[in-house]
Amino acid sequence: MGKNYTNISMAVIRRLPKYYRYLGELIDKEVYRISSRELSVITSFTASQIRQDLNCFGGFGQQGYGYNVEELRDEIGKILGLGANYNAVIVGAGNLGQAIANYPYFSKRGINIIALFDTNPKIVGMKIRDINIYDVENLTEYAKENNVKIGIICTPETVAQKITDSLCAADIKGIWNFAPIDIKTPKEVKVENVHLGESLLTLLYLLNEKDKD
Amino acid sequence: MGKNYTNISMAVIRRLPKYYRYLGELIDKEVYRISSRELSVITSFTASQIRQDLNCFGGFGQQGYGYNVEELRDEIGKILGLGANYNAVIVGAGNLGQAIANYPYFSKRGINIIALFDTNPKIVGMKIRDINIYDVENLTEYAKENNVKIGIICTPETVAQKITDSLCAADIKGIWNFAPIDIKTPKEVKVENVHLGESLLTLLYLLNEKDKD
DNA sequence: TAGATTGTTAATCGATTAACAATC
DNA sequence: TAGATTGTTAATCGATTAACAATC
Repeated sequence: MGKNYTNISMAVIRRLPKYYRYLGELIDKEVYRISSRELSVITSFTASQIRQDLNCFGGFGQQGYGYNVEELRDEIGKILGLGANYNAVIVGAGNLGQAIANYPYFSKRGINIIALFDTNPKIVGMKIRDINIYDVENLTEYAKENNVKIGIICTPETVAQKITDSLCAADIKGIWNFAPIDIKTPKEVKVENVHLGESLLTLLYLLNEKDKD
Repeated sequence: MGKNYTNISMAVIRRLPKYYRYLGELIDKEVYRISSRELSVITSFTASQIRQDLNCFGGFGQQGYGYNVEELRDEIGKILGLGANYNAVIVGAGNLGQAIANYPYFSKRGINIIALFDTNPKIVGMKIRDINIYDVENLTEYAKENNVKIGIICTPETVAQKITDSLCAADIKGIWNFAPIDIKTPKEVKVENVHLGESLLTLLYLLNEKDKD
């Protein structure tokens, strides 16, 4: 379980996974010690910002020395809540749902994908990497019975809210939403959106933008 | 081609696709006219912010009336650069690359996926939805000869920078990067990242967060 | 000890919100 | 015209950066 901190801004929270990643790369390179100054070169955040960010959670460094890379990464891991295990299901076993089911990254992060769900009778009953595909009709019941804490929505937008409601009825904790819609949940169910269409449109905008400098 | 504006902050730019999406939904619902006040309810941006955002690009509304939904969406479409056509390639024909190749959304946005690339000899030569899979070795040459403007990177991180360099050598305009690494490009080649791992870690953090209110 | 670098406060910058005159 | 709502300026809020005393 991650420690709990309050009043951390989303700007800071979204940098934490980046710190975690950069520090992991440093560990791979057998770098044991790093200063905020050196880290600023790697991350392109300012040294000042790095120190500010880290001090939201406590003093992990040592004056005159810097930070111990491995220790710092572990601390950030704890803050992020790594180490816990969660059962998760993917709803929508189309191309994207299948790609995510095949994503090896999950188990490394303590996420166990224990089932897929779909409406298409042609694929219900099949398996993807030993994971069964069930009928969406059984979603709430299955999630309740199997201690599912995370739902991953890879359905078309038209059914995304209905799926969300089914998941929330099963007392899950969070939804990773790939459908291009803002789903509504009770406030105790957290939502993280991956809006690919918006990301692509942002790229299109940047392509046409006059260069700034 | 999109119009060119300068000094628009990324905060504003990233809201544009959202406006575009919400306005599209309103058109589907046959809503013809909307005030910033009404739009604020739908988007959960403040009315003030909406008016500020839109006025970065010009006055699209009418005092006492509000905005014409269809006209406003079209204007935002122009700002985003919709209407242009771009040839694009996907590099990395694994699960994610295939899922993206199958994503019907692209052609609607003027993006033509004309080829996939991979290193795996078992799949080079195959097709996905009539799109050929070529050897990565031929990437630069192919991109030059076929007026490729967008590269979509779905490879493991280990080769992502090399692929980036091959793409940049072919004079492309932008990269949509799904590899969990910060790729480096000359400044005229724009990059939009989709870092799924970071998104997932953010969700994990939120799961453990004490509720704020 | 002297040098380095953090933790933390204060200053700056930028983004959001509020307010209101202009005007449809 | 009166009411509504924009466009836009000014005020506020929050996030980033700078500075430096504390201290390893």
